[in-house]
Amino acid sequence: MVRAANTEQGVEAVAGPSHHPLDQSALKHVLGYQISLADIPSKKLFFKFIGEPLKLRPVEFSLMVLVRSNADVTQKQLGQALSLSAPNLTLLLDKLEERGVLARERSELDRRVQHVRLTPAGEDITRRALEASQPMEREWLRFLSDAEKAMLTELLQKVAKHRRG
Amino acid sequence: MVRAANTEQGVEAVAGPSHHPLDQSALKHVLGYQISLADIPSKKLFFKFIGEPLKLRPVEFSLMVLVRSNADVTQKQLGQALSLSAPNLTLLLDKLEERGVLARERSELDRRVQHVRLTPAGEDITRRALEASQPMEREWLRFLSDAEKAMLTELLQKVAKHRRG
DNA sequence: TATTGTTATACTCTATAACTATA
DNA sequence: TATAGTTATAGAGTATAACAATA
Repeated sequence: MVRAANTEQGVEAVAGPSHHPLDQSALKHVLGYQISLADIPSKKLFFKFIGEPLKLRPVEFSLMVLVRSNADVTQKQLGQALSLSAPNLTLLLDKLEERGVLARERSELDRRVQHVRLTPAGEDITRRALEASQPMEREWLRFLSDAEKAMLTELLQKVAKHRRG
Repeated sequence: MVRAANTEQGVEAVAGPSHHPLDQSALKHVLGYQISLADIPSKKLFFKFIGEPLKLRPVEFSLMVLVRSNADVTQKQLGQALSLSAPNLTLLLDKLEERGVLARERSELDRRVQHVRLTPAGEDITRRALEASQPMEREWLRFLSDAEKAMLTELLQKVAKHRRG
């Protein structure tokens, strides 16, 4: 049984040092609140290891990796996987295409469909981003054990898997 | 030991029904990606149970609850607790103050400091929001066991606790 | 000189509707 | 008539710098 080692005080001490810690016990069991808070250091890690060095936003990183792993993926599929609206996705892909890291190709079977693929430059940046994700993931281990990180990942996957409606 | 029951295929089936499931194995162990994905259904639940009925954004809900739990809380403290910049927080509080749900008062001891408190209308809406959070939390149990939800909360708290730098 | 909070402003991201083209 | 994707546009959220008041 993985047991987090934080005390009540630890959890509630969210104000900066030299400040009276805030009581956030009323939000302690609100899972959405905890997810939002956890997203903050997560994004910080991302920008340090991937975002700034490779000039990629989180959603761009996800897109590139999904395109790389899925030959002939369509925009529809990408939009559903990442919960992006069609217009939003179009603009995102426009920017990445202008940058020269990916390309769109009309499907021969259904001319409405656009297949997305990485360019060689896109392959390169995505490979480097995935490489950089390794030390990034190790950084989590500074405050999460290996077992805790695996458990957290597994539970979050279970949550994400059930997002319908 | 809590063990998530998803299969490899289950985890990777993120495209809609009738679509070829996307391979997202390359992102499986990227914790930040899983947090982002989990945030989607989480926000959806929030808007259904709290956001739409009470006309509150997630950050507004968090602010109101923290103000309610912490007498004489300052803007500085709120900003640090929720990682909000001072200008951003000012605008958020302006809007909530105009709406009549909270009020600011200059500290007598340090005239630079603003103390934030709820108005009676703010007390009312916050109480109702916290009440609505109970069925919202129960909704998670549709795809997470009690033990899993508790574990997830605990692990996320541990992550959020260490956000410094 | 440092801190708390505000104002002003520009930028980015997102949401919506209307549209094109294909099926 | 429905679907994939685009364009146009408005709105909301965020980031930055310059500022005022106080310590």
